[in-house]
Amino acid sequence: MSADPSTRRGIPDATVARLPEYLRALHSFSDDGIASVSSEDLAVATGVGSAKVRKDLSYLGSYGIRGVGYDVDHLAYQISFALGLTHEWAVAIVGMGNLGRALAAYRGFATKGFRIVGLLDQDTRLHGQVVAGLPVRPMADLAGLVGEGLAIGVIATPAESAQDVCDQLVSVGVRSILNFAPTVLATPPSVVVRKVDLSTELQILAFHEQRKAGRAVTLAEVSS
Amino acid sequence: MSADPSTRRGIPDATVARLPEYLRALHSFSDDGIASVSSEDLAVATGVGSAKVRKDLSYLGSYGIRGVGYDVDHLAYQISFALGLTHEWAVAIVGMGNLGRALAAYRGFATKGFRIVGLLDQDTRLHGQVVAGLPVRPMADLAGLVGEGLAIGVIATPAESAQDVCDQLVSVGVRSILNFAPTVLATPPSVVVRKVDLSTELQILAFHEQRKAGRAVTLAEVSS
DNA sequence: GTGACTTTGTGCGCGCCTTCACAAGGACGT
DNA sequence: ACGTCCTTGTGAAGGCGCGCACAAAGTCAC
Repeated sequence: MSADPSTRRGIPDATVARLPEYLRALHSFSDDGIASVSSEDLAVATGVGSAKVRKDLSYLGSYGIRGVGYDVDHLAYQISFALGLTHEWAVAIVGMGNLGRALAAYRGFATKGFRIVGLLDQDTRLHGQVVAGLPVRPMADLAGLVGEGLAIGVIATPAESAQDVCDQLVSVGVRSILNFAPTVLATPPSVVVRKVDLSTELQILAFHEQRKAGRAVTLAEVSS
Repeated sequence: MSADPSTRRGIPDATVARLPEYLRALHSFSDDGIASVSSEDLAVATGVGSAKVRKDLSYLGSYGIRGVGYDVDHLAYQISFALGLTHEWAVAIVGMGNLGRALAAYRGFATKGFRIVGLLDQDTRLHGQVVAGLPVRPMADLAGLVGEGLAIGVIATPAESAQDVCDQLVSVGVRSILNFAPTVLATPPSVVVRKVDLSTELQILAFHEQRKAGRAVTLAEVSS
């Protein structure tokens, strides 16, 4: 069928990465009682450029009305649907250190279509301890959680154990992983891994900061 | 002169984003006592593709030896220099909620050329409380920190106060910001903002997970 | 009903990034 | 000293995403 190839297929990765931002802006508009927005409104709210907004949204279908704009609630639903947020996704967090606890306590998950169904750690001393209303469980409980619909694993362990934890997640069938550990994870191609790394981000900032500091500093450093 | 335009200028953003990964791999090789690596070795360690590795490194200069590879320590230094990590950068964290505390306690900063020089919060009840060995200070202390060399600000506040905090950072002269709050920040063009957002990452994973789940699930959902 | 106005959806050109493929260059054994 | 082998560095091609600019389309006022 050539009529629907873009309905769900072939949404560019760059567009997918922006859809959550549009969705957030739309929820904000909706909360303010605004029923309709133009691509320019969305552009201002997200800092993206109105042409890009329109092109991104066109990949989902033609949900705008020419001369008027987009219906806020309807567009929000369409984006949610495209992202697969029309039902809840079960998430497990592995690694109950400082970061893992902060993630467990983060309220942004529940409101966005994600539900934390398990907190896991390899340290037996933590088992049974309650964090953010959920008990910390041993890694052996993973298989059971997958049976209950677990789809996404979050790795918040130290770098040393990240690959081990990753292997366990993959072996029980988890195919989507969000990795906070500063390591590159080896996985089968069918598994999607996204990585968030604090020091990488800071290093990129340092590069730009250094460029802004200008030639003077660089030269002084070279001559020393 | 056409010989030096790429010495420090014009390193592509995509390359800059990968340099920290190479650097981490090189440190790992160095720890293992490996003195020389090929682009293929680096490719395997970072999952990047050897041709891309070579092209990325060529933007920094010709630091490889044909037939042999790259000297691990020398290349690590060159990357550090290009990223501006040959001296320490002073970092302040604003917002001492769960996430802010986890960031403050994160040990990855110090070892990578960053030093936390201040923890700030708008809540007066937190002032003086010690987190990770540093006292929580009021926002008014920002100006003083800039005088002591503060270059990078990390925003770990709720979304509501993020823009306010950002404005304060910018007004005292901070030009590099790492934003963990789920909001788009408005800043002058001279300020570089990088954003890390947990729910955005999860939503992108959800999209891919949904695609992998295949047509069956989608159709079932539509018919319901 | 008609005209003017507003905003969407998109065709096209441009520039950046990736990938391939190979010549240039250097080490090492004999 | 010389040939072989290995790995770098890079030219060129292809693909992807961005932004402009405009035609299509629908609303609103009168």
